[in-house]
Amino acid sequence: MTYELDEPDSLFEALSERQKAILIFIGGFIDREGFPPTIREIGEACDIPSTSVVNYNLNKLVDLQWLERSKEKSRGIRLVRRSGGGAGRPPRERPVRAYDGGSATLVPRVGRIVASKPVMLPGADFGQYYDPDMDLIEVPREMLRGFDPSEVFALEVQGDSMIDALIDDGDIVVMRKQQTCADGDLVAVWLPQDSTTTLKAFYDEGTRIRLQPRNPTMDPIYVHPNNCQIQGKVLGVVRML
Amino acid sequence: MTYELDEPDSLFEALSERQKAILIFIGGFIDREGFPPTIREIGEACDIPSTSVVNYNLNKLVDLQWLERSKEKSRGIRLVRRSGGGAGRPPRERPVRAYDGGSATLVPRVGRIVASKPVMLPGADFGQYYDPDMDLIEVPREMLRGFDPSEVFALEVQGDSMIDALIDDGDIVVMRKQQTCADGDLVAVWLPQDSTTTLKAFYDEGTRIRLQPRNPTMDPIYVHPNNCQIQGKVLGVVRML
DNA sequence: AGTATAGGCGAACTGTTGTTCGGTGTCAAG
DNA sequence: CTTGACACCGAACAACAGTTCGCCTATACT
Repeated sequence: MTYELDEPDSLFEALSERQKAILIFIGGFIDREGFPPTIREIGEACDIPSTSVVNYNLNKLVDLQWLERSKEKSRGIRLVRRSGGGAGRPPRERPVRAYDGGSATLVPRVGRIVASKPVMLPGADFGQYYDPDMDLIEVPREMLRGFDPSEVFALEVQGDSMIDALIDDGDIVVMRKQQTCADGDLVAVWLPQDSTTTLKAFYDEGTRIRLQPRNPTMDPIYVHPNNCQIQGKVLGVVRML
Repeated sequence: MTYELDEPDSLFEALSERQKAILIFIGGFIDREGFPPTIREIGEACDIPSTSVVNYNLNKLVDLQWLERSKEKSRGIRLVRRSGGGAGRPPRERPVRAYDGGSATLVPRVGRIVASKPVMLPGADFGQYYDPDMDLIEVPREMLRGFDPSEVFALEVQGDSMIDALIDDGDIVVMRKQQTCADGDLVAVWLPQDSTTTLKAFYDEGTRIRLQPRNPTMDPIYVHPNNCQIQGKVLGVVRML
């Protein structure tokens, strides 16, 4: 069997199949639900018929320092070794995530993003005017990073002017409308002086804004704060070939 | 530790003292413990003597879209960020969300793709073998291009060696396992002589294979057919930021 | 005054969940 | 062969935790 788990550790491989399954399940569960599973939920998912066996293996994993438990508390499990994004996946952020049963998250595709025009934003309240026949695209729920789906929308990129952000003609960018952002966020900015929209990582350097391409072979550009209008934050990119 | 609410204060301030205390406590508790508190833990922390009152306020907060609850599950609380909406506007009813019966397309994320190794392929039988709780990723159905979901899988890209295909470190490529392809397909190829895996557009020019980067600023490379092993066809790319 | 509403209280009830314990099978060292 | 460790099973138990219900208090509106 050849699932490559991104714990390069042979430590992980040394675990029993059940222990591996348990760790993987817990990580996924926390990701999905926002809280850890119960012993019985683990047992059911990993085909372990007895709660005591789950308990046994859980304690084993505590000894091996894969997780921590709070005695006599329901769902009192914490993953300890959390690197990368695999089995022991950490809450990369706070486990603040909407969840509605695992169904797909649908986001309206509202137009195109063209380098020579500001981003076409839907009305502030477009959520209410949502038309079920609108062009919708499924996106992984994680991509929403906890934002409410109603404030997220998708745009198709036209032209190859975003190539320095590793975004190709025809790609779909999933965005959340917002006027501000934190340093390092990938945002769509409208540069009035250049009449250009571009996607770049945003860094406020006080007297100037540094817009850093995502493509390391390319250099950043610098603009005056007055010539830099944030239009939305990019949550993700989807490319279909 | 204070739980930072990234919302305009007015919305938060509009809540009752107890509701504010509850929200703050839940955020801090999750930060501290790794899982949400029970009703009784909230009550004790916020000086609310009756569990029913905590329950009451919790449901109030659900209505106001500050959090979500899983019915009849211990600690079944998730914090969510409130949706936009102007001041004093009634909570909007989830516009763009979830077709429940809709069939999300779930694809197993089975490992990583590293430039220096052949693509780690799941076993031929992974379709029925894999554990439904494995790490799955939702992809737009269209991305599958009609292929059976059981022969499709996803890999996380490690390193920036795919940058000439406009694929970044951390991107997820959705692939179909196959050994042949048509001209122009974007495929993962293993180049034995270079011990490299790379994603390129494939063109058979008879005596040689042309591997064309997707990035127009980069030049194609040419390889001998014997030094070119197709591992799978790329159906799409998903990037989460 | 009468009444509607929001918020609160406490107790009882029910289902959930962690824990414990007697017992089974396997395997390798003594 | 015996022993002990390891992993496992099933069942029962007790504590935990979400829900429900009758009743209370204050405020504002008719």
